[in-house]
Amino acid sequence: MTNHAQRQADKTADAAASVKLGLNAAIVSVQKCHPQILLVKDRGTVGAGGLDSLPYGPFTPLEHRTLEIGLRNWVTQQTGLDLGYVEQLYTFGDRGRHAKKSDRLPHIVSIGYLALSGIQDETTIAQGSQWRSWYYFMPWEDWRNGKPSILKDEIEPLLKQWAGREPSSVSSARPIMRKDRIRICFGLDGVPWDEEKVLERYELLYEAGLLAESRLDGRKAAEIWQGEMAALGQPLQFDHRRILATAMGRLRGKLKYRPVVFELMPTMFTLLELQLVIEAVTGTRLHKQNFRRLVEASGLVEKTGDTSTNTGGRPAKLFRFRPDALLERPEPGLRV
Amino acid sequence: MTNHAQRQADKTADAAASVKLGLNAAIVSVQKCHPQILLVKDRGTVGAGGLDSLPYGPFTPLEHRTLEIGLRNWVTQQTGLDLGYVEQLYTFGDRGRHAKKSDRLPHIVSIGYLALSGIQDETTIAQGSQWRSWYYFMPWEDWRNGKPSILKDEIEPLLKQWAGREPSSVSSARPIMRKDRIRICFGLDGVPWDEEKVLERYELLYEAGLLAESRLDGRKAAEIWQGEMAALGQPLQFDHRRILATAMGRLRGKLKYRPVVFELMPTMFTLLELQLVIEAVTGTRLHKQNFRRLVEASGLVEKTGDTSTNTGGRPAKLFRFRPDALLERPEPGLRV
DNA sequence: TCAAAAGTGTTATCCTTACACCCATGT
DNA sequence: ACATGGGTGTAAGGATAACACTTTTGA
Repeated sequence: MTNHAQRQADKTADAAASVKLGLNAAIVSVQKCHPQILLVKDRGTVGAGGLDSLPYGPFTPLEHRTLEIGLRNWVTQQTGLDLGYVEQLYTFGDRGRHAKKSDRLPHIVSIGYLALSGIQDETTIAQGSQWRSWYYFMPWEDWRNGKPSILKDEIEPLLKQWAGREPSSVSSARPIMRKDRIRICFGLDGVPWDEEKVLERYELLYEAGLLAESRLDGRKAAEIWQGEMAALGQPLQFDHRRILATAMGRLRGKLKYRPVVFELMPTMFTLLELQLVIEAVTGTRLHKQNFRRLVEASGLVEKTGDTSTNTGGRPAKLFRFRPDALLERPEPGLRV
Repeated sequence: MTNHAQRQADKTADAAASVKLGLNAAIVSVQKCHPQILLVKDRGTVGAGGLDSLPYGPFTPLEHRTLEIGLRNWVTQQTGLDLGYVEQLYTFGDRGRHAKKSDRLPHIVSIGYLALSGIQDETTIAQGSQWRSWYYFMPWEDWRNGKPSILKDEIEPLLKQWAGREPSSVSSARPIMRKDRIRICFGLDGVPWDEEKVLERYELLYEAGLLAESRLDGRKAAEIWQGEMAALGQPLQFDHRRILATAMGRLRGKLKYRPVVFELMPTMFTLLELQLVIEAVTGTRLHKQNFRRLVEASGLVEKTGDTSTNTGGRPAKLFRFRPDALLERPEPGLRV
């Protein structure tokens, strides 16, 4: 390090180096085929526009020994829920995600977490919090009944317009064209839909100015265009929909190599129930017979011996998660 | 949210909610079959014990618009290097990772980043910074010449002792036994070695008290044991070896589904050179013929038409990365 | 001529995917 | 009887892994 750089480092290390750190939880459960996300009502914070938000609160090192402990505390205080499985997602720090142009809010860096809850009903959560289907915020992510109409009717035309407005590249570097990014993210022109690219799709829509959140960021007047009137899906407070997108993508990916689905299941379940939960999360349909074979071959579940008092049709064997699978296979997930 | 919780939230949001945020870069390059990591010399910080550290500095929102911009600035100042590919890894916040028991350092939350550099030589870095093989810090991770002797000779016996000292479970919950965790992380008793579990192995060694870093954390006297004298691999400042472990695991995993290797390659290279770089990173050997077939079939590279002035043996065709592969395949990586 | 690395061909095996079909229960 | 979901068998196709073998250069 040069002497100049050294002095620079010492100076900034002392001054103005502290920021507010926010902890945010995307808490997922699945209730009757609907992947739910736990929300809290607007608490009248400065800059909040009456939108719902994820449970969140600042990290206070004097009270909370670790980041995760802090997060669990906030969630319990705000929703009454005791979290089980928790995993860190990403730390977001872009200015403009949190603050409106020229307002005086302190800069906030927010750490997003994914949490999974096995509860199946609406009880046990506090006043002011509620479960909502995550597809309410990301309607283009649910392909269980075929391609969602919002894609053909709204998103694709608007994105096509946006691609047509692409400024010609100034530098010699050839960046990936908008058209190609759209193709890959949204599965156009023969590219298959990849259910894990939730964040990439969200970011693309954000960049194209098609989300309500895009407008809170200070945008240049020159960039105002027709699509600017669109507001796809229900927005959330701050950058919380972005955190949700990250959570969805991570969970969809993780299903395939870790037995996380069982965090969303009751202790006993039928194979169809398991399939419906996975379909709810991934937003796709699975091949029934192969799914069952795969699950039974995976060693992740075992028969309880009981059968379910069925809902139409032949009674189904009940299964439970078999934790010993973790000790046997190196990457125990359900590659479906 | 209850009224009590509301008041609590407002109170803590105002007071003591700011922390120091550190930005840390694990910068990787591969030079002559050695995966290198870029280090800077101890700057005499309070709490530093003369150990090398990753390039790092505080995040200062007033100067740096985003976290990544801040990181790039620190790296350039401290090492003279302009970063290309950069990716966020994880945010570490445990108390005790940074501060010795009862010292007065402010609580630091550190964000770790992975960066890749394609430079092949020692030039272009500033005084006070240097490249070191990452296996100097994690000698048990290099299996290119078979199982490393440090595993059989030191790690396995010490871990076996530690497993034997396991306290019997108090609660009714059955946690995963130390013995099983060791088996899975270190590939014992028929479990295959998984080169991606770098962080899991590091954490296990840390927990077993076999790393120099374990001792900086305030440990209960009762937990002192024979293995406490071990200090496997060369430590780094603060939690930087933990960040390095995270970076190694992430890079080893990412190779398989993203074309990140090419960030570590010169623009033109032979297939053997590509293979050696991948082997250096994963710490394993690959089957030559199948590797070549796989790479050529992947569409990720194209012939330049030139051949290399070879180093022993028949001249090899030169290849270059083909960026269009990104537009064609959904998950373009080298599953080797 | 030999070592060293480049490069080609072939085969056995496993895993995925799709299709066809039978079974048990409630109405 | 038939609708509904549970449950089994099997065969085609593709990807993977292992092996054997030829080619082209420098020393």
